Amino acid sequence: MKLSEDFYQRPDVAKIARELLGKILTTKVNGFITGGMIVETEAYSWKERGCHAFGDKKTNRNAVMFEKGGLSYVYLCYGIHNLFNVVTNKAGIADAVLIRAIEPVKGHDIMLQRRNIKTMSYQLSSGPGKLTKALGIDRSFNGKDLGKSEIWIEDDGIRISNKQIEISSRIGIAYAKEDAELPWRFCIAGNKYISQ
DNA sequence: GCAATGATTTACT
DNA sequence: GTAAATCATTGCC
Repeated sequence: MKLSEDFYQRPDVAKIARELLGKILTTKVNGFITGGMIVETEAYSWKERGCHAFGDKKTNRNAVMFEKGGLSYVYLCYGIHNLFNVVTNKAGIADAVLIRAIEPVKGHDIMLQRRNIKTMSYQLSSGPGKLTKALGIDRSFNGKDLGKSEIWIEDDGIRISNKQIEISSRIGIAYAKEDAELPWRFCIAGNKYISQ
């Protein structure tokens, strides 16, 4: 079943990032359903420098992060890659969880086609830019309600124990200085689909 | 109006 | 290992 608004609107973004591991992210694009289990996430909050909304600074790009939890935040990075985030916390507080990697579950052939890859491998969705392309996510998904749109997250009954979770500092945000060391990256230990 | 740059991926000098 | 690709967003550096 789909996750409820209550799940997203809790105040502890790091806890939500941890609990999203093992959930199923699914999209329906042009009638094709594709989906995968979330195996890697990162938490972002306006309180630290790694976040686009650091310092409570609202811009056109990050405005959706200030909306209520349960919406999607998609933006283009390096002019090439769409990155997918889940907005958390209540309206007015800019927190979000970046989905960094998934393990393919539904629509493998369609995802291979979108990524222009011939055979299944960890290359399909082992990274934030890769998984959005595999799932057909682009900037038109920005601001979508995960409860009512063509994109949603399901709890499929999969439970990840603390022993299976690897926690580390986040990736690719060295510019964030001391906040780059926050242990806000969560992934499923040993999973082949986590990013490099 | 314009130049600088990034929560990355891919292909190679 | 390093560099190129490529563009929306940001702030006036």
